[in-house]
Amino acid sequence: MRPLDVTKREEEYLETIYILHKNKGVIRVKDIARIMNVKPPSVVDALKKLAEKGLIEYEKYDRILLTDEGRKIAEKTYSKHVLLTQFFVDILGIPPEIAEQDACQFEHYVHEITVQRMKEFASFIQENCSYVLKNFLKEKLEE
Amino acid sequence: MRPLDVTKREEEYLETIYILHKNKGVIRVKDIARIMNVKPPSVVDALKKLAEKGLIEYEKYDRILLTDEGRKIAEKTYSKHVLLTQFFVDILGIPPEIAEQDACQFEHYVHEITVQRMKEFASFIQENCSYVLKNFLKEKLEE
DNA sequence: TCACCTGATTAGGCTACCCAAAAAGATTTA
DNA sequence: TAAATCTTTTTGGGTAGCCTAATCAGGTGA
Repeated sequence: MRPLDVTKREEEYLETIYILHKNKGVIRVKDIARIMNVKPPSVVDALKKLAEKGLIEYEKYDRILLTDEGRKIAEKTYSKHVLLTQFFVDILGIPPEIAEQDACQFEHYVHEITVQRMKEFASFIQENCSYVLKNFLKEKLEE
Repeated sequence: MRPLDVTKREEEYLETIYILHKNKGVIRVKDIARIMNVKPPSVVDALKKLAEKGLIEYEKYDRILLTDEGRKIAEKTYSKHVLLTQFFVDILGIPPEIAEQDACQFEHYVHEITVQRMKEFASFIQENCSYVLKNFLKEKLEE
């Protein structure tokens, strides 16, 4: 196993590609650029690097595809994204848009155990004192 | 009001300076370097930029001091750091070292409302179903 | 089929951040 | 106080990531 080191930013590109693939099948440079808030040349730079690292398949003017390794990273990141967002919204009552933004950054740093624990905590509370949670959220959402 | 834009990394330097000042009073380049895991020349680069932005007072070979503006940023960041760490440890039962690391990154991105809400949530749970929380933590800490 | 449009790519250049090696300043010690 | 030592700073250079302007490829309508 090569000791790949994937930067935060590369992880974001992988995640974007993963989501585009999931939603539309086709992946275009300009869509990646739009979503990531950069210009197309920056996307091309990134694609070259990701291809060199074996995380995507990419031939210029051709299709863009995640390799198994790239997809693995993207899936892991994306699942953290989803779990973090859920926790912020469902447990803390954070407005979805803000929760998204927070998740979108934290997902690249947070330890596996922390996300896992958030998930377990959410279930535990919902099972054992869901009415307390409801009160908390009610109070916060009313403010 | 100048529209300062402070990078994540600069925020980290400010926070380190703030903590060193709080703990020891004196601030040395080599201590900053050790804590931030960089070499002294990198610290000097950073100090120059922070001084240009008016966030620290710095004359070479002389003392390093936060300005009011610099301290304000450092304090805000540090308080997020503390609150995030507490939440991870006290509510989720994350090992302190990991909690520290997670907090240390997230503190630079997290919205004010999210940290605030974590704080309120922690109090709310501790007041309203501390016993459920205890069970959760017990279960997790035993594993 | 050719001129035009759109999207992708290349070329060249910028900033933030980091480093090693060498020079300069401060400090300690003989 | 002069030499040795420690700390800080400068110099010169590297990488990641982004941009604008120019070029290239592919499709489309006249």
